[in-house]
Amino acid sequence: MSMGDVIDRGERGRVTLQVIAEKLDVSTATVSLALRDSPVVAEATKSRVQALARELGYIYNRSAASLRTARTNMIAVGFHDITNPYFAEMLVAVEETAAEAGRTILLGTYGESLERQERVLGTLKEYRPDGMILCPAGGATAESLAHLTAARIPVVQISREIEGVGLDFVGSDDVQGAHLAIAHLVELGHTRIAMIGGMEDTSTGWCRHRGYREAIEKHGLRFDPDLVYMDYGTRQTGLAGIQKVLALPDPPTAAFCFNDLTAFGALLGLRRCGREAGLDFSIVGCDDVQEAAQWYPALTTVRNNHAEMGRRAAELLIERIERPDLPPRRVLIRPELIVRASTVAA
Amino acid sequence: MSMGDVIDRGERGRVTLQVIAEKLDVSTATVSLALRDSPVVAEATKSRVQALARELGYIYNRSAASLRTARTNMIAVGFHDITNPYFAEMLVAVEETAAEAGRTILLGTYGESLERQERVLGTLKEYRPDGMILCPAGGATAESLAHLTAARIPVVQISREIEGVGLDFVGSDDVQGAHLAIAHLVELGHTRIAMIGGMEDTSTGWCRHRGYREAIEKHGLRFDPDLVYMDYGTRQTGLAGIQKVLALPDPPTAAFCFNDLTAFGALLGLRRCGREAGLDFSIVGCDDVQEAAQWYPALTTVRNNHAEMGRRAAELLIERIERPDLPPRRVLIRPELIVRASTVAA
DNA sequence: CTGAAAGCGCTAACAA
DNA sequence: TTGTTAGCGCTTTCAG
Repeated sequence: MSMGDVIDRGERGRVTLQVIAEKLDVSTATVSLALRDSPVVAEATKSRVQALARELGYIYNRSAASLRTARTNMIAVGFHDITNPYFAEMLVAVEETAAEAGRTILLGTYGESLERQERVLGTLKEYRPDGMILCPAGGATAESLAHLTAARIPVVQISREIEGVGLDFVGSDDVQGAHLAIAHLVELGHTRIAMIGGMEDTSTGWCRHRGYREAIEKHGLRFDPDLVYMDYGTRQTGLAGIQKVLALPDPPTAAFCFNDLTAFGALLGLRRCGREAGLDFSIVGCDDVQEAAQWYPALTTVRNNHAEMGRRAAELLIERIERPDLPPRRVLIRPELIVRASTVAA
Repeated sequence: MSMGDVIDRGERGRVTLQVIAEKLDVSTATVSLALRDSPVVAEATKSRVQALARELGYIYNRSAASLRTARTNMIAVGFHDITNPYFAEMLVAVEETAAEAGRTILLGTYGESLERQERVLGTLKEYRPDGMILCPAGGATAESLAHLTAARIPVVQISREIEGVGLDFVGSDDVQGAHLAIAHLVELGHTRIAMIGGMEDTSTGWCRHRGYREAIEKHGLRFDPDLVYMDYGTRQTGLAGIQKVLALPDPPTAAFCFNDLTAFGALLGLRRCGREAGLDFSIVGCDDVQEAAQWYPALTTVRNNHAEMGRRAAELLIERIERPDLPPRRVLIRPELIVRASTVAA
């Protein structure tokens, strides 16, 4: 076919199964099967169909197929924040695992706004993804996800957990993570240990705070609410938090930060106060994002294996899509302490 | 309606316009219009329809609507790497702008692999997004995007540009950015300035290298190929590159890095050699990711306004979706030098 | 091995 | 203001 020929592109100017079928004088059913390489179609027919499809620049229309099959092969990902490298790196793991399984990611973000989350999840669900991977905004309740379970959409929660919602969950054992951090600091001889960042309206915040308190008391130290600075885990929180606790009459000599971002902020705030982690103060982060190893000083932190978390979540979801009646599963990834240069003996 | 009633969920167990229409004894057309709040439908009817829809947990089916309207309200984003905060932050800007305009993001990533890019873009296009925002893998050619233009999919390139492909582009004036960096270093008295990172198979790499060389020569310095270390812009590249040039018989006293990630690596490598940027060496980065201001030393860098880039790209794309015949546009965002602590007089 | 026909859930023309 | 009708592009029985 030369460039001069007018290609019959159908009413809408598009190449569809219909136009291929007509040109080849076969049925659309045959074309459909041939393009999917069905064993039921004669080899010769298949080649003819496939060749013509390529020639005409046929593009499979997944909307149409989805309408028919009630499958979209899309996985919706709702994250509060992908600006945090922890979640960006997790998202990459999800995306890659999904892509390997022939799924594409539909993405929505909503910060810590429940209202935006509601809107975003509502929209995502209208695209009829085969399933969703969610990390809810702070304060989200079982109720706020009820519309998803009602619609019987397979959902796996990642990192942050809403309990009693009967959904799969993949996350870190955050209580244990806090224990590791505090044990390390206690071992170094610290007795006044602050906790910076983390909110109670989030499972990660709540669990890490609980682990912090448990560990403090387990080691025979006194829990002092003044040493606790709560806010969402941002660099800004770390910066403000460390300065706050350092201004105390009886300041801490170490701090456990809710996440690495907060720790980075704290490292900075420390320096502004003329102190330096690893010299006259100790900071432990949580997450172990790539950046952590490269800070100065390199950050001692609790590794949550977020890439694995992303991968496992995608795998779990795909399993659940195939077997919707599986009982809810809860995958807790074991955190590990990574000791680097930001902690020293008291 | 009590919980005991069996809700007619249609053949597939789903609530569709059909089932609402039947229950209310109106036509699906009316239901469709009512749900979209058409002024043509009587208020009373609208309320009845909307109330029942809510009660039954009706979920709009965008696949079905798309099939009919040939519009999906999805924007596909193909990025090589969202692990780089530069692109993650850009993606957030794209996502937010798109969401404000009622569009949802379909995401694909492919690293620097042309083969993966081909596969990913192919898949994305089958979902029939209304448009695409792309940052191609290194070495991508006009040819490798030809299938998109052939399918008449509105595309805007972001950050990296493939020329002669006739597509919209939003990016930074990379040549100018390099000029700013070099001018700053020359002003500080540096005469041996390295360039670390960046590949010629990428417009950003190529332009920054060109700008580097032009600026070097414009200031009467000698261009020395030994001072140039080429590789993709990663932390690893920075780490390796700085060590390489420092080992030279006549080492540089300053380096311009392809991007901030590379600069972070270089800062690290420098320290491993017992040197410190801002004291006995100067490093200029490029991008100004959030992390840059918080490094130690804080990174002097060329700000590319990547958030604005993301926003503009989304805006441009939405315009083009509405007016496909617009001539290709090229938006160059003016870079600015942000002087911080990683540079000092020679 | 191939074709005919129906239908997924929605919207848009047109008619009433 | 509402209903009728057709059809978007695909897959899937069921016949042949």
